Amino acid sequence: MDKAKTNISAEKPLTSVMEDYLEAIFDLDKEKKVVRVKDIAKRLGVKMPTVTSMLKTLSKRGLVHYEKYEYVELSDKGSDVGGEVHRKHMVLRRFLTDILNIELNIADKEACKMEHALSSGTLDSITDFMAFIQACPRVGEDWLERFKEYQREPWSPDKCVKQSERFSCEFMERTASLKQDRSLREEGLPNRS
Amino acid sequence: MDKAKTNISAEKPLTSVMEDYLEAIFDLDKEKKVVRVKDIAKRLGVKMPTVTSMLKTLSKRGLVHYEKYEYVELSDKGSDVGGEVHRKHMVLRRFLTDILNIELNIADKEACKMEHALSSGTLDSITDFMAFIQACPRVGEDWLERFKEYQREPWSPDKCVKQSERFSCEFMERTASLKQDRSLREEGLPNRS
DNA sequence: GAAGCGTGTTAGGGAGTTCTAACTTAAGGC
DNA sequence: GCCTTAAGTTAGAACTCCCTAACACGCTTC
Repeated sequence: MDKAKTNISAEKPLTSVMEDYLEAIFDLDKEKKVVRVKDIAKRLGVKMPTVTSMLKTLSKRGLVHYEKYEYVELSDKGSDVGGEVHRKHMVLRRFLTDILNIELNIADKEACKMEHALSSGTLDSITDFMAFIQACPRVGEDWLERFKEYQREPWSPDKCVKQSERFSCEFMERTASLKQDRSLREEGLPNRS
Repeated sequence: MDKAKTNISAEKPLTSVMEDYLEAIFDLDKEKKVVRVKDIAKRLGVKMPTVTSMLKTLSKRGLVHYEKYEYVELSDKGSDVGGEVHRKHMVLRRFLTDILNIELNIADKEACKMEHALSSGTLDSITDFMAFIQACPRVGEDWLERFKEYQREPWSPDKCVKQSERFSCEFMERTASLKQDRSLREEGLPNRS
């Protein structure tokens, strides 16, 4: 009976902007106990009227409880979405900082965009992968430290030749071609002659 | 002199939609030797008038050479962008399929969204990481195969206890809390009581 | 209880991306 | 050389997300 407002199943998918709002509200709710339009605006770098109009949209979709001039609350559905986006953000940020050694500020910004691109299943795979790196007996405690060294100064191929000769070479060749690809373009590859 | 049309340096950044068009044109150019409005529309899943209007926009920005009713060509600048987006797409797709074992269709779709989220520097880090996995003598030829097993059936903690006790435990705890986070929410965590 | 101020809303508009419907151009068959 | 048809364009509108300017609410302070 209140279907008109709340039953929006089999509906258009949420936009990534809507997800950002839900995540922001989710985070602020944990941090502050009371979520204000002003805080959402500040966190997302938009102006207050923009927030008001988005809150109306999210309210129509049953994702927030919104009455004007009152504090904002997520509905159960909105909280599910906001929480999942938050989880994605944290996993991706951790992957970028702890595995790839990307600087936190950059990692945070890129995680914020990636979080809308990856499914929950893929996120789970990343989590598993990070756990595997820790759990695999083959890897040992300073494997990630070794990668840092490698980043600073890639080993010359011959340093690993004995090992890599035992591998299928396909993967390395494909990886190499990708890097080559790029350097070619950066040197001004005349690919439209 | 022809500044009005071509000198758009220090300009608004490209949108991710524009990047998608440039990548599509870049790819089609490699595949077909002649790039048509119809093909771009088909590849991007939009209608032809949408392509026409985007081509006008890209032309104003000096990214494509566009004269109406004629074949489309990327400018040098457009080709640089399109090629770099293409590179990102391939690296990300390879990471998702070869490392995380994501199914190709899904990987391709997610790579297509991620490619706009990550800087070139981060992409380089991913490439380095993939190369390191192959190059590191510690890892051995079937490490990724082991991860696949792990994905099918995560090892019980005790199976790796001796090893992991030697690690800093911080990482694992943080990783574990992320997964817990999610299962809690999926069970309907009453986080707004 | 009225003034002042911070917070929030409404009104109106702009940029970006998309669509449908209707028109134009180009190209091949006869 | 005309006619059909596929390909491309123009016109006009919708939707999303953002803004500024102006107005409304509510709380403190006198």
